[in-house]
Amino acid sequence: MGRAPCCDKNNVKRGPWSPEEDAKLKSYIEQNGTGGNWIALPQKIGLKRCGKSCRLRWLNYLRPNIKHGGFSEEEDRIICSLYISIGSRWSIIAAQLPGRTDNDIKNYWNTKLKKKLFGKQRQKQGSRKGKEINTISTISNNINNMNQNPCWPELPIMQQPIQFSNNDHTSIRKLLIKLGGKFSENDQLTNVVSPNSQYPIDNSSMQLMYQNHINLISSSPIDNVFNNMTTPNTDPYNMNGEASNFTAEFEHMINNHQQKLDGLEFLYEDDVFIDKSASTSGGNLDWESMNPYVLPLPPIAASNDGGNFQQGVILQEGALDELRYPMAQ
DNA sequence: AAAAGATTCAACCGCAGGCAT
DNA sequence: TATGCCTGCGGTTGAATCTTT
Repeated sequence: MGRAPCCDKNNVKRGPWSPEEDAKLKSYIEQNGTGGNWIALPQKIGLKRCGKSCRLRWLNYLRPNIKHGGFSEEEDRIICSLYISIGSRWSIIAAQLPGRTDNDIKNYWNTKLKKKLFGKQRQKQGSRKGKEINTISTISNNINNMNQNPCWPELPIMQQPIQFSNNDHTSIRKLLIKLGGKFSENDQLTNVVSPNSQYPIDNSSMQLMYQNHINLISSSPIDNVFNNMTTPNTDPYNMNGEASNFTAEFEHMINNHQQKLDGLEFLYEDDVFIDKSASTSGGNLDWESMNPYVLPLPPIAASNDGGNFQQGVILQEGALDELRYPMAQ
């Protein structure tokens, strides 16, 4: 059937916005808001633009407090951490970086961060192909066996409702729901995150989520696969919040999961070290099927140490130096 | 100085999901 | 329940800019 176009493409202007258009859009929204209808908005203002284009322009450029360029090391760390844990959910990642837009972060990742990581990773992989094949084959077989086990749920079900605070970002909530989480109706205030925190996610919820995942995983045949992820001696996500090297974390993820990690396929580019037979024998090892098991990031207890990011994977201070300043190595 | 190649990033596109009817 | 509209999202494109040869 096909969708009706959101606007008449022949009668709308496309391409870069002029300062006049920007001014019109900005002043209107500042005075009147969007009116809850982007489609109708350009006509009201007299702009020959598609409503979606107006929305994008506002959200990515005209909106107050937007930051462009100049990503800090802390922001790099957060982006990488979240990308590892949730993949290319740019809107969710952006929600943790005040003033940043999903588009900005996406561009930044695709043009800079990814390349830096890619460069690092490939250097190391070159000398370790044989070992990787064995490790990945074993894990893949375990996962394949596990997938055939009817007791294994398609999605993890939360064993008790999570109480989310009113301050929680809805996108995080949505994500957790997508991943199988259930929430109480009343969303009672349970915020235990430091008021100084720059990134106010409900830590208790994340912790509970994590714990439930661990419970689920522990009761499943995939134990032997994922125990490697949670054993303190081998886990680069140090549960005590001690220093853990970013590159090591990244390698750990790659080495322990054959799934494509939604965009991390680039890590395998040109390197034929994946045992492809494992993934063609009935097992779907893509991100979607693995995501619930990858998600459980070791939660770090909230603290008041100056408002640093306190959820999920915390990268060591300075761990991204080598990414940001590769020539300094 | 100029051409070619690489990079950046604003903007576009199409899809999925939510919501109203 | 079915349908259509709108919003939000992530992937992609392409013009502008920068770097290299």
